Amino acid sequence: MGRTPVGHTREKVFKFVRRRLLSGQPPTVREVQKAFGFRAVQTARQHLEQLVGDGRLAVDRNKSRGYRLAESVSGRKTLLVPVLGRVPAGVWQEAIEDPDGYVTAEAPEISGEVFALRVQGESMIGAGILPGDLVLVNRQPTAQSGDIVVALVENEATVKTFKQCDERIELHPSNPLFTPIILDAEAVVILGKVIEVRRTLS
Amino acid sequence: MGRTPVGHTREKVFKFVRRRLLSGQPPTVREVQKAFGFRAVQTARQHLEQLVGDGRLAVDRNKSRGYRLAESVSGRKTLLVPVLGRVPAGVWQEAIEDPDGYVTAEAPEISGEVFALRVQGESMIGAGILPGDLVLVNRQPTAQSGDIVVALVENEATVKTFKQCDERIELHPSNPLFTPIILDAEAVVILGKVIEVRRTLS
DNA sequence: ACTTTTAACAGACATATGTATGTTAAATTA
DNA sequence: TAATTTAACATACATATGTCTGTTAAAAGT
Repeated sequence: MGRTPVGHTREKVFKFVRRRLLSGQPPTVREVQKAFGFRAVQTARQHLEQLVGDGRLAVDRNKSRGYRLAESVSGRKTLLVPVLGRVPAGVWQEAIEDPDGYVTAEAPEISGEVFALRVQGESMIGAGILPGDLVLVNRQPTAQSGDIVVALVENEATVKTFKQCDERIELHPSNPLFTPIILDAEAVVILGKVIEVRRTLS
Repeated sequence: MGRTPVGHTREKVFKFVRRRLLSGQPPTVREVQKAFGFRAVQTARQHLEQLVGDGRLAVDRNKSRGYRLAESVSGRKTLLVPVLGRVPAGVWQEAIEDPDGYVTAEAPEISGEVFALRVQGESMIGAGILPGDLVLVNRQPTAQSGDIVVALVENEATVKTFKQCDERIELHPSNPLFTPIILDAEAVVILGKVIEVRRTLS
């Protein structure tokens, strides 16, 4: 009965489980069993447990469909990021609770709250950020010079390169046709730092 | 007992389930029950079934954690896209089976096989595609003029704008420092069309 | 040749989980 | 006011699902 080459089937089991997990449908032990035609449940279970032992899978004991990717395998955790339409200064909670939709993303290392915005205008073309692009933003009240940030200026969310000089804050476009915005530090609300840019082509 | 306003709790239940589903962890009926502090399982179940009746959720009957987002809600399906390192001409199967990793993406309308590649070089800067960007590619053997494609030229994958003139194919960079590649149609292998661009900022 | 490890099988058990039936009381409608 | 709908509760049942014990045989190591 010890038929297939050592570790061969286990690798296939792992790929099967990974596929199911990443597509949002954790399999049961018996689903793994059927997928590989094992005649015993335990065979599937042994493979799964071995994968847990190898640190490739993790498991919630006694929970149905409890196998997950180990963090070392999945890398960073997958986040569910709300895509906001407009963000009028005050009503943050509403905007977050009732987003236009969601996209999935890898969690950043310094993982705070993450949201997404559509870019309007051509002021950041030089940095490869075009109108219509989706920017994923790590929400944070401050930033470092050189970061690309989303800031609230005159009740409008704008994407610019951040630069701090003493008590003044400069928001630089990456387009010679636009001029930098220079304001008192207290006149600017930083919504967060851009951590990812996405563009969908027709 | 008929306490909360009509439809109010149901909306919250929907958002809870949606959150769980999109993060890859379908809840059980009893997990919904506990999350809302219901004293009876059936209360949670009634809300879930109502949501199914409303067409907002779908369900696999008699399966544990069987509730899913209805297609009308989830919009396009979420795909699992393999990130390939290098793609030497022949060994496609290997490259797909053993990728560097995976990213999740919304399935394109014309959904074929999708893979992802890292961009090397600055030839497409004018189109907002920078070195290090990740391009998601819909695998297809042909393209239309104006599409941004991934093509195999001299055993190397390259990203360019596609243009077909009679029997010749032109691969145009978006950077004045580079020159277009012009070849016979049969000398070019189109791997696919770029459908999305992603850039992670430190 | 002997032991150890590994893949696979068989059967059973405990409980996690979906489902069904019936009840109560507030809100809504006629 | 009476009837209907709805949110919530209590209890029970059927099965889907994770887990356990023990066995067999091929492969790998000693």
